[in-house]
Amino acid sequence: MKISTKGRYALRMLFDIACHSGEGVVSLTEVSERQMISKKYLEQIVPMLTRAGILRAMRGNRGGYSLVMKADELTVGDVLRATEGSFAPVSCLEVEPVDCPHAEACSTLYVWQGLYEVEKKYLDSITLQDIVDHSTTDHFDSEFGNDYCI
Amino acid sequence: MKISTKGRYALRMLFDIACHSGEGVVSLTEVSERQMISKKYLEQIVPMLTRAGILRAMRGNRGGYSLVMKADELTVGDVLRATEGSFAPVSCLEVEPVDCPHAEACSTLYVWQGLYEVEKKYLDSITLQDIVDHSTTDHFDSEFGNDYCI
DNA sequence: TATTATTCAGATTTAATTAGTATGAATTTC
DNA sequence: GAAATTCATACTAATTAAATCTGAATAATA
Repeated sequence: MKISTKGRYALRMLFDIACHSGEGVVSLTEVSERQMISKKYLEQIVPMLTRAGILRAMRGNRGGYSLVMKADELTVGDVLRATEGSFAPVSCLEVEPVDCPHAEACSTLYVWQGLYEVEKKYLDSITLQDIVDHSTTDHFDSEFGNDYCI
Repeated sequence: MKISTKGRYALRMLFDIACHSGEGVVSLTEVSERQMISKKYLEQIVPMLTRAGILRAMRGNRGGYSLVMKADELTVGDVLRATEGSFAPVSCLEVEPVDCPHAEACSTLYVWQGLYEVEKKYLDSITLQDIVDHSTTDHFDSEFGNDYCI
């Protein structure tokens, strides 16, 4: 039931870009330093987000990435769908479900369907802007600022 | 975000035992045949459920397992906590959380906390009895009966 | 034009986890 | 005593996760 580093790092990267996009595009070098995530690993995650239409790239010196849409139009669900493939709790519920010969007679499938529904509902209700807002209010007073995360 | 076979098989095993416990204990041989799951693999899953106080064993010939509590007192959440360790979406939220130096300043942690909450709420609301009831009403008319699952 | 900083592409690697299988001992009924 | 079971432990093969490594393509700038 764990979300992998791909999904978690992607969300932190997008948070970082959203927070620092006043100055135009944001480079992976910056994100990597602020978020303390390997730049090379971010390079591997970023294509998933550009292909999904979440990030836009500017190549060359002084290049970097910017959000395609506004932060309040991008949900956590969108990010996880792009990076985790899907967040379905069982493979029977994916976009291209594994062909289970007993799916019609599965006694527990409806449990997982229900779980998937509440997960989707929650994840699609939280936007990147919500995360930015949450991080810039009351909640923090540590020595680290609010750029770090798991 | 996937639930492993341990959790899924455990739930089907418990469903099977709940459905066939009229005749006393239920052996893994029976469960294995009806649910088409390797008996040896079930033997590996079962200790997690006995340790958690979910199943009770009767050893020896004609032995088997029975539910410790009534089916309507056992939730899917209980089963997953016993077999998956926990279903926390990130390790920071487990019973013994990984020590993240930036947890206080984590910009995205509250997103995962919220996800964990809706998952817990849902999974703790569904009992084994609900699954039995669901399987014995309208929902099925396949050639397989209703003993199979993913 | 040369330098430098970046994105882009793809191969390789290491570690952990998953999903089992194998072997055999202990226990209990018949 | 035979048979069927649980119990305990070790082993293995495949997959996935989490990166690292190498280097090419691109574009701003000095």
